[in-house]
Amino acid sequence: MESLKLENQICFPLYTASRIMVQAYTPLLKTLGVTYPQYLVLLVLWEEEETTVGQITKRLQLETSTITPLLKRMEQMEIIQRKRSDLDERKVMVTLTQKGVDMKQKACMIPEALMESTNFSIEELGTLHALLTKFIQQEA
Amino acid sequence: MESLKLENQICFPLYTASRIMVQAYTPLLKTLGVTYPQYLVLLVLWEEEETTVGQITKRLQLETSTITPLLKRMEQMEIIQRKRSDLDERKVMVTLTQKGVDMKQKACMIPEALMESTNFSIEELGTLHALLTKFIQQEA
DNA sequence: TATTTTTGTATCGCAAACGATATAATACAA
DNA sequence: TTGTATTATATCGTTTGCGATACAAAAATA
Repeated sequence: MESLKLENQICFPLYTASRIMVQAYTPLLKTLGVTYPQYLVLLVLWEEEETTVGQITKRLQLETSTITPLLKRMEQMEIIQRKRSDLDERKVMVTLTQKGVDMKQKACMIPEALMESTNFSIEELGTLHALLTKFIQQEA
Repeated sequence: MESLKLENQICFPLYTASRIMVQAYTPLLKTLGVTYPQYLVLLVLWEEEETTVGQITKRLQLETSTITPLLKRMEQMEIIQRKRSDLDERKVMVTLTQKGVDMKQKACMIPEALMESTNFSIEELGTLHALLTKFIQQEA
């Protein structure tokens, strides 16, 4: 049963690396007052200004049942605004508040800070990124 | 702000790939009646027969606050048994029930079935495994 | 031996994550 | 136009995941 050994599986390192990565982000994101998934929503909004719930779910490949409550928490914190579209009342428009816009400045140092905390070369990071992206595109 | 773009981050593909992987496992594990983290506990127990809560948390790098409730659910399902150690009453011994032992047979096909569903070569899988393992060892 | 520290689990509260289901608004078809 | 299908979000219930805290047993120290 070699195949059932924890060390031989690709799934376990993937699962663990993902959790460890979130744990590494957590103290830095705490200074912004957001969680890791909330940070992902911010990354989308810093790129797109105005978007919809559906666009966010597509971009992050998460379900509405995950995103809706998360956005509500971010609205409570006054980081974003949610508003039904006038043109299509099924859609909910999502925009940053000024507070949300301002957070981008502080966030700039986060990616580099974390890059440096790993001893990965540019090549290794590129390889890892390519393999993970390939995996995602195959399965999704 | 190139560094803040979703596509340029290593964290997002890692996070997404991990979730997609769990989603790929889910239908197969459903035939066993377990979730992905419960499957990880089974992998440990299929290797070790008798272990403790602490050993499981170390092996899976998860907190007691995650493992204890999870083990209680597995005990309810009669997959495992939990019992305070006589030698050291702080420890809780965890063992498989016959039902838990028997599940190993069915589980054998799972790793291969999922390997094949990806179009990854042995080299790619090896590279991915090595990079993820390196990352985990650095950060943990 | 008495006290302090460490170890091993457990509990609590909160935020994901997701399948299943519900429900309006819009699009499409008869 | 009326009925039907699709789309966009939301809600609910269950399981994770984790930080903070609690607590008893064992180990270390005074």
